Amino acid sequence: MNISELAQHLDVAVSTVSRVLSGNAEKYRISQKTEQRIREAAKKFHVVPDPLGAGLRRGKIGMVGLLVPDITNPFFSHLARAVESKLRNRGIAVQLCDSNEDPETELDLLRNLMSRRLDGLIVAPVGVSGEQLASTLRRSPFPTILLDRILTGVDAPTIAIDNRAAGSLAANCLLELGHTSIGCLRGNPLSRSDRDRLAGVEDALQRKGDASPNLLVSGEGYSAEQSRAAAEALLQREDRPSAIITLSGQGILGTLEVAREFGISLPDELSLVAFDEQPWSPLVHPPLTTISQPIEKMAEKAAEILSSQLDGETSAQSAGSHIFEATLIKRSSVTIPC
Amino acid sequence: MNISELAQHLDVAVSTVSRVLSGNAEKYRISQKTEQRIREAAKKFHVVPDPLGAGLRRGKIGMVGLLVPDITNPFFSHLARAVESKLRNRGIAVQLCDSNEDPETELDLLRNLMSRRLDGLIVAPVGVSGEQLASTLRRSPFPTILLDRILTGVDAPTIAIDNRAAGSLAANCLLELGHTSIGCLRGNPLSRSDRDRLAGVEDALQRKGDASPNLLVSGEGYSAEQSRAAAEALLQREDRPSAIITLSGQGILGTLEVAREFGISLPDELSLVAFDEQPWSPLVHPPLTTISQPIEKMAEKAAEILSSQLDGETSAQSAGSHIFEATLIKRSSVTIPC
DNA sequence: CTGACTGGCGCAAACGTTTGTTCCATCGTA
DNA sequence: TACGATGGAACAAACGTTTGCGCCAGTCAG
Repeated sequence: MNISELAQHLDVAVSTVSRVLSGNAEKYRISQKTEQRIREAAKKFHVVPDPLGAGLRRGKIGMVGLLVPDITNPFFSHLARAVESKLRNRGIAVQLCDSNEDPETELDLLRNLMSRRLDGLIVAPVGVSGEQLASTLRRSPFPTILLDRILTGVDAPTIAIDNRAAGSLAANCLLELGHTSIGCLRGNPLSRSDRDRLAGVEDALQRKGDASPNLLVSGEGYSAEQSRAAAEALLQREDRPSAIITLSGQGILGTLEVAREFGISLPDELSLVAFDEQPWSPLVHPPLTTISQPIEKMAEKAAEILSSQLDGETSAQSAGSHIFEATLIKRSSVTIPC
Repeated sequence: MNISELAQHLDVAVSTVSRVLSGNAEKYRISQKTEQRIREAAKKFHVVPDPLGAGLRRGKIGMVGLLVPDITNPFFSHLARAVESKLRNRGIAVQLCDSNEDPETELDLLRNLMSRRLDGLIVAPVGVSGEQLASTLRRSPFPTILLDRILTGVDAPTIAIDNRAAGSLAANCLLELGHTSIGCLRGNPLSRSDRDRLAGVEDALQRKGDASPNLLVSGEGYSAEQSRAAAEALLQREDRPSAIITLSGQGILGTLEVAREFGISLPDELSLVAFDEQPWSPLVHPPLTTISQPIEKMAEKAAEILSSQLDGETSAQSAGSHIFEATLIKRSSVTIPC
């Protein structure tokens, strides 16, 4: 039953029912009595205004899109949950899309999302996304927020951590212990956050001056197979590094696997620092030193900015970048080199 | 720009544009020339029919809801990704909701989803959901599918594993090694799947007859804190079990933590079998023996059934339950009791 | 007694599609 | 020449809301 049928049933105008059910009863001076009558009948027959009709008329539908590269990545699933919950509090639903780390799929999905009549969009881009994604985003018909990965050439508000500083954080932790050869396992060389993290590592090394340790880099993809391959490449070298930093969250799994297969004793023969804290980080062997991102805060910020933009604010407060700091969680996977 | 503006621009009728853009050009005998002209202009101006208008008219919007208890639980995030991807192939979008394992939130969300004009619904209920959820689901205005957890009293198609058999599988693996005292760490005692898994364990024990081992049960919630507490309760007993089965995916984390704190040597002093295979299952210490669910297959089945229902089939093929088998992945976390 | 005001509500347009029906040429045939 | 077919496209109703405006009856002051 829709509100016009309900109106007919109660012998009032559709408009009256609409005003009551959308909470504008007093604004339009509907009498208490009529309001009560409508409310009760609506409850009795489970009548709720159809969002499609309302959306059509209002030009808003109370829903934003959320595009992530991989929902099975704990970083993004935590992000998704937080964003969804914060937005739900504000009466906004979330449509989820997962690009499976594939730029083509991402572009498809984005186009699809933009053709839908959403109120806004939160995009955590696949790292490698280039000019095509940017240009697509630029003509977004509604407020858009970039999450996790910075995209040059798009002036949407961006929420991310300071990846460069995070890279330095990871490297310094190893340098202080005297490591002289450090391996970096990248997620994807084309990814902006990956490059920034690596740059951060290099910053830290350069600050050591002449005593600057060796830096070995490997990796060309986020997938489990690619991570494994990169770890193998790093660990079967003659000049095997005494420590590895995995620049992407997934990289650590392959690294641990390979190290185990090669019979490398952890952490004595190989120290490890992993990006992204996970529930199981303290439980693997050895317990992992990780770089942890403030996911909740980032999601809160995203929801906050987006909903303020939905309320029609173009204020400077919401524009620009919002950069958070990552923190190092130290555990026994790092030690002095043998 | 919408299709009526485009029509005006091209000096054709809206209906003509609509028929071309929704792929019904030849059905309505639009000439090649007109079709081309419209197609090109549509591409040029990025015109796509507004789903709201179309949805309103058609009564369908090309979107289904997906309600899960916890998207950060790898089991559900894999499920979500698979479902989303399979449905996307069929041109259907997915709206995600996360109830955070809270029955109240779940009910709220469900009502919300049902008031939206969706085409269908996939629900993985919070275990404890009772009659209220069932009665809400019963008056669902569109096809609904139950995932992972069976709900008595709702005749929607259900997709799940045989939890009872899976419980036996876990128990047998320990019994064969001669364990005489087994602890079970439940997710939530009110959850149907939890009860089934426990029943499966009891089945296996009873088959041993007189030599039936001790069974200790603990746990009253899915949260990390509750899991920890349950593990503590189990491990600080005088008659500490020589093996633990964690009946819910999350339980193993707390168990490992507590075992480590208590200085229990794994697996010698305590064997472990965990429900739900995870990427890190082989990498923790000790590598975990797990019960693995065929997530992809389940998601595929869900998408298949739902989309066949969307095509208006009420066939017996899609009704009823679809029960899958779990498998045991054996690793070194189980051994003979000391 | 008249006029202005107000509380309470209905009217109707608009949002952007889809689709059954109608209409107008054009063509082939008788 | 006249007439039925047929291809091609326009017309208009319907989907379910929201909201500016107008209407009516009552109230109150002048």
